[in-house]
Amino acid sequence: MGVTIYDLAREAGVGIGTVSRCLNNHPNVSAQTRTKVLSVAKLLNYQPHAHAQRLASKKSNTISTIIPFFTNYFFVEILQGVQDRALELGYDLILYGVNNPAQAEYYLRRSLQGGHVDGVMYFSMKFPENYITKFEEIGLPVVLVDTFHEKFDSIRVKNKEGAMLATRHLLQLGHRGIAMINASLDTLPAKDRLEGFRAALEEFDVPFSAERVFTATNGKQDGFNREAGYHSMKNLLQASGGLQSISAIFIASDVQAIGALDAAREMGVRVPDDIAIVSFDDIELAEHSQLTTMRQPMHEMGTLALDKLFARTKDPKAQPTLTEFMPELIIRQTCGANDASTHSFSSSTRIELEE
Amino acid sequence: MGVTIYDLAREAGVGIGTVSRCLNNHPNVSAQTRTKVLSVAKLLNYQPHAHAQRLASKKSNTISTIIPFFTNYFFVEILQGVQDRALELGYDLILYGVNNPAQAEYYLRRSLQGGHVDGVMYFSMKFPENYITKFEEIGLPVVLVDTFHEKFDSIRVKNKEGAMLATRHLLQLGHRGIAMINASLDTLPAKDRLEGFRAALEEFDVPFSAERVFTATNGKQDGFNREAGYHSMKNLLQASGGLQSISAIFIASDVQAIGALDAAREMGVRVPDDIAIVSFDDIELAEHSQLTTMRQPMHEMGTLALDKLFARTKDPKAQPTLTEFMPELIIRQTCGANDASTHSFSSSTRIELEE
DNA sequence: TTGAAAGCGCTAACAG
DNA sequence: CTGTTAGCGCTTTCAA
Repeated sequence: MGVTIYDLAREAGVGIGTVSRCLNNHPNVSAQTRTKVLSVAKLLNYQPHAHAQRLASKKSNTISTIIPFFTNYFFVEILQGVQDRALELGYDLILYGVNNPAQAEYYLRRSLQGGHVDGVMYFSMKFPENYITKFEEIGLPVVLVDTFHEKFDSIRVKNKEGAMLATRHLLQLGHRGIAMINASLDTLPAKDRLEGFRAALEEFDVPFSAERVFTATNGKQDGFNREAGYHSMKNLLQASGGLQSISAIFIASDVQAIGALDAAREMGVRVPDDIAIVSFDDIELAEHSQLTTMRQPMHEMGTLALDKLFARTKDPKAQPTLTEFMPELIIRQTCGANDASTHSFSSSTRIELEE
Repeated sequence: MGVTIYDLAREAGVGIGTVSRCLNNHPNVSAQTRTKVLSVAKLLNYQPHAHAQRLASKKSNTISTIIPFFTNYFFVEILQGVQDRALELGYDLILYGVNNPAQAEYYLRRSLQGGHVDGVMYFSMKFPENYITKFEEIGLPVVLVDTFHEKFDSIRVKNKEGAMLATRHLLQLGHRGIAMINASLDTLPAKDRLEGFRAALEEFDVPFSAERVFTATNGKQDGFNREAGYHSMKNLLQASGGLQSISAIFIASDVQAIGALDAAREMGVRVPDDIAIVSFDDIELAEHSQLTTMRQPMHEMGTLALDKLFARTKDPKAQPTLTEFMPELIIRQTCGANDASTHSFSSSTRIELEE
C-alpha cells in the first residue's frame, strides 16, 4: 500500500541513506543521483510517512492552539493570522477548543505528550501554575496570546490603557453616569479592563461604584459572548435607577455589545440617544453594528504568535518576551460622537518590552 | 528527557511488552502486574510518544478539516460540532483554512501523506476529480460537508428546496419583483440555491431574469462574505430600475445579508419597508440582525460528519452515504412578515444609527 | 501470563 | 559522494 524509501532505493539502485538525502535536499549528493531518485519518487508517487519522519527527526511540525470558545469571533480573527503564517512555515495547526477549565488542562496534558507538538499557543485564559514547570522541564515552547505569564513569551494588548481610552472618550463627551458591562474576572483581559475603567473615572473625579459593573453569570463560560452581554444589559436597564443615573456604558467586548444592543432594542432603548456605548476588540462585525470600539490588531497578533513560537524553537534559552499592542479608538455611531473629524486618538503603535 | 516504556519496564521489573499491554488495557495481564506498572507510570509521569504510537499502530487519531475561509461564521459553527465530537472520540483536529483553490489541493496532498491523518473532512468546495482515485487507492476516508460527490460520504442541506422555500415565502407575501444576491457559481450551494430561486419563480409564473441575479466578484473569494454582500447590494440598488422594479431579495447567505443591510442603511433604504430580505444559514448573528433566513443545523452537521468519518474507518468498504437536511424557514423581521414572527422581539424598528 | 524480538518508515552518524 | 547501520518509542507477534 505505501511506497517507502526502500522501494525507491531498490528502484533507483542506491541505498536508503542516499534516498533520504535526495528527498531532504541534503548537500552531499551528486546531481545525477538526485535527479534519478527524485524521478523515481515521482514515478512511484512516493509520500513520506509523516509519523516515521517525526519519530526519527524528533520534530512534529505541528503546534496546538488552545482556545476558549473559539466561536468567539475575536479568536477566529486571530486564528486566521496564525493559520496564514503556519502555511508559510509548513506547520500543521491543531485546534483545541476549550469549553471549561478542566478541558484546558486536558489539552495541555495532551500537548505535553512526548513529541506530539512542537509548541503550544495558549489563548486568553490564565495559564495554570501547576503546568508551568511541566512545560519548562520538557522544554516545550509556549506562547501566550491575550494573556500573560512571566515565564513564557506573551502577546497582548494594553487592556488597562485601552479601557482608559474608551472610558475617557465617554467622559469627554460629557457623560458622568457611566456603567460597565464586564466578563468574568477570572480572565486577565476582564480584570485589566475593569482597572482601566476605574482609573479613567478617577481621573475625572467620578466616584466608582461596584454596583455599576454588570457581569452576567451564565454558567461556566467566561462571559465574553453575546448572551452574557444581552443579560447584563437587561439587568442594567432594570436596575433601580437604571437610565435615570446611567447615560453611557463601557462594554468589555464587541460580542457582548452586540448582545447588549439586542437587549436595548427589545426594551425600546435607543443607542446612542438614550445610552452611549463603547466596546472593545473591533471584530469584523463591529462595523456592521456601527460600534465605537477599541481596535486590537488581531491578524497581526496571530502571525506574531507563530513567529514567536518559531523563534523559540530556534533558541529555547532566550529570555521570555512580551509584546504589547496599544489598542486604537475607532469612533463609529454607538458613542454618539458623530463628528467624523477625529478618527482616532492613538495610533496602534507596537511596543516591545524585553524583561 | 522522555520517559519511555523501557524505563517503566526496568523500574517495574517486567518486559516492555507487558508494559505496553498494561498501558493499553489489554486483557491478558495479571491484575497485580498491571497495578504495579500503572503506578510506576504515574510515578515517573510517563507520557506516551504520540508519533511512535502512530508509527507502530498505523493510526494517527487525527483528522484534517479543509475549509474555505473559515472566518465565515457558518464554518465556525459547524466546526464547533466537529470539535465537540472529536473530543469525545479522542481525535485531534487539524485546521486547514483554504484561501484559494491551489491551497485546497496542497492540503489534500498533505493529508494524503502516509499515515498523516485518519480521515479528511472537506467543506463546501467542489472536490477535485483528479484526487478522487488517489484517496480511493490509499483508502483514506473522506467526508464531504456542504458539498457532494457520489464516491464519498456526504452531508448537506437541501439547498434547492431551501431556496425554493425562501423565495416562495417572499412570493406569498405578495412580492413579484424579486432579485437574488448570490455567491460564486463555482460552489455547489450557490448553484443549487440559484436553481431553487428560479424554480420558485416559475411556480408563480414570475419570469426569471438573469439581470436580477447579483454576484459580487471580489477577487478569488467565493463570495460568501460580508463584503461581497455589501457590493452586490450597492450594485442592485444602483442598477437601472433599482427599487422601482425590485421589492424583495433572496440572499444566498446570512453573512452576505449582513453586508447587504449595511449597504441599504448607507443608501437610506429601509428593510423591510422598502425592500424585504430572506437569506440562508441562520448563523448565531442572524438573530441579532433579525434576519428571516433558512436554518441549517450546523452543529448537528458537524457532529454527524465526524460520526461518518469514524464509521468509515470501521467499515471502509461500505457504500457511500448521503445525508440531507431540510432547512427550516425562520421568520424574523427582514422579510416584513411581522405578525408571523416566531420570536418575542418587539416589532420596534431597528437600532437607530442613521445620522 | 509474560519476555524477547521483529518491525513500523525514517533520519543521521559512521565508514568507506 | 554513497552504502550500511543503529536507533527513534511503540505495538504485536511468537514462544516460553
